[in-house]
Amino acid sequence: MAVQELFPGTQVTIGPVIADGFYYDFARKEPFTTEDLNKIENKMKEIVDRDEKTYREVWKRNDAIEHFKKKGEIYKAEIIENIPEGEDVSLYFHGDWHDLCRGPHLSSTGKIGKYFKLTKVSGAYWRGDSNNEMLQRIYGTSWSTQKELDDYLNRIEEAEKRDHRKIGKEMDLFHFREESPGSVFWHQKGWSLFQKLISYMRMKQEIGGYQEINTPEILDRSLWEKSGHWEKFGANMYTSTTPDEKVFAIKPMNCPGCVQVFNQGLKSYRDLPLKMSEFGKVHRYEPSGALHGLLRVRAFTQDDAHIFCTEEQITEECLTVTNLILEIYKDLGFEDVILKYSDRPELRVGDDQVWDKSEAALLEAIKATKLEYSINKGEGAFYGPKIEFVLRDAIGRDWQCGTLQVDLNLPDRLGASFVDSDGNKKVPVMLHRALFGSLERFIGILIENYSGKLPFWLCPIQAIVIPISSDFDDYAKQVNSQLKKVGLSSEVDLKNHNLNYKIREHSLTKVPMLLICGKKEVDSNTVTIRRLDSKKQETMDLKKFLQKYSALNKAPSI
RNA sequence: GCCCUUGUAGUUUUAAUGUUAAAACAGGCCCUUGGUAAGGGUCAGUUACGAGUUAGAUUCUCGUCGAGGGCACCA
Repeated sequence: MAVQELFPGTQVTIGPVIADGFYYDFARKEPFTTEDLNKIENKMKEIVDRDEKTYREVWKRNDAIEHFKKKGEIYKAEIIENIPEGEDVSLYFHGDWHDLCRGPHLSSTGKIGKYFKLTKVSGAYWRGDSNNEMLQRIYGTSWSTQKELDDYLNRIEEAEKRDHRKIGKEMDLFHFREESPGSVFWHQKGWSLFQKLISYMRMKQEIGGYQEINTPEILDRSLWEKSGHWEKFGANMYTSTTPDEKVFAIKPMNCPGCVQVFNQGLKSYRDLPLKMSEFGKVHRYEPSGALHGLLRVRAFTQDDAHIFCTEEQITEECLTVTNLILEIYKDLGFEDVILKYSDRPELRVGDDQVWDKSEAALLEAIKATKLEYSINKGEGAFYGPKIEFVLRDAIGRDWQCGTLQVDLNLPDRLGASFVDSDGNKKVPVMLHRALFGSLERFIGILIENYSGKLPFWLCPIQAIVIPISSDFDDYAKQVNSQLKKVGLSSEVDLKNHNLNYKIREHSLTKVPMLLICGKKEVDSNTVTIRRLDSKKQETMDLKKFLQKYSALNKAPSI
């Protein structure tokens, strides 16, 4: 209403309530500017002050269409045209302004209250379809008290402080650059974190009976045509044409490669379930607007695995995978996990009977976990239904990470088979699973969850040894090399700066422990521990320290 | 990909239509040898790219690329 009073000729479309506020889409030739936002906000306050009564009227559908068409509101008219013939519609009026709404509405504009703020403008497609024209959306937030509004704004600020792009820069973990948008340049510290996660997962998978393999990054186009990826995702695949004019694709997924390993040599039913894992780096040409730090990239490493098994083994294998995923999330500090089940999408490969079978099997498995789950209709992969594992972070945000998919299509398309106990060849079932999904993305989530203050066993630098003055450099170096010998990641800081300076510097990069060495420590063969965010000091015998912290240098479940 | 915003040292920012474009921090060198979140001095380093307008462009216009916020997409 405020918008139309200020900018006559602008059409309103829809304006629903969302978490923490609302938005409203408008059709107008000129874009709204930030100053417009201020003007609109002031006008809104004015309308609230006017405290106009609103009232509801029920109209005949066709009368309402006529009414909005006459006013030039073609979008509103279109919405009503989509309401079935014969149904009545409700209109809300205040002053001489009319809106279409299922209701209910507040009884007067004064009831809106003053605790709102327009936050941002953006483009949005009419009816959420990128083939339609783009409208202009104004977002706002609204609360019933000033305090709630302030709390909300603080929450946003808190999330900004945790932004992994900012912390990643401060902690010198990684960077991005124009030469390869959406691909990470990992620095030493970030790569160390990356490797720690991988070796942790290797250990978990080793225990779980997986065999780790590795397959080519570049595979002939024909393989992707066979698997169905070329048809469905060809537009988002990187390709490479060799000097002899052959077309190869840089793998966007690991599964076709993994099936090739399965296919090499005869497999017997005695080999099943066969679990093959791969830390495969995949490339996907994501739309430029989708890129977002580590959370959405064009090149990433999947902690992928494919389990080849019989139909009878599906439920048990799915359960095992689910438990492994939950255990791993717990080790990393995420206990709040939600499951989402997605069934067949419209665009898919395979017969409906096959889909019936895989959906039933996965559903049985998810029920066997006894965990709660929600259902996403039509959101499955093109080759099979899936479970997604969504974890909730320290400030209540949800992140979709792990996935588990039952696939009765690709093994057949790619010619996988095993010899069953009756001597006949059969096509195995393939389960696709990823624990974190993308290592890159998961590291982004970890950074935001912990604000960069990672669990000790994952810290790229777990301790820095600081001599009080250069007289103690030798002792400090000696302590550092002993830490390294027991497998701790440490550094020694011999720079020509005083202690205060060094403590500040390393605290800002979130090193959990600083080991101070001066005369006292040299004489008694000890170190003084200065923990991040704690002024309390603790002096400990060096041997004891090495024992204690090398024991703590691993995931809780190991 | 679409809409809006945006691009100045390694980082965070700021000033500026006309000699060497500025500050802080980080970095190099020197002094300082210090007990728990910034000791002092000094040196070096910058306008995303390409066109155009102009006597002159960091500044204005257009394009390209990137980034930010959304939309759409996400095997």
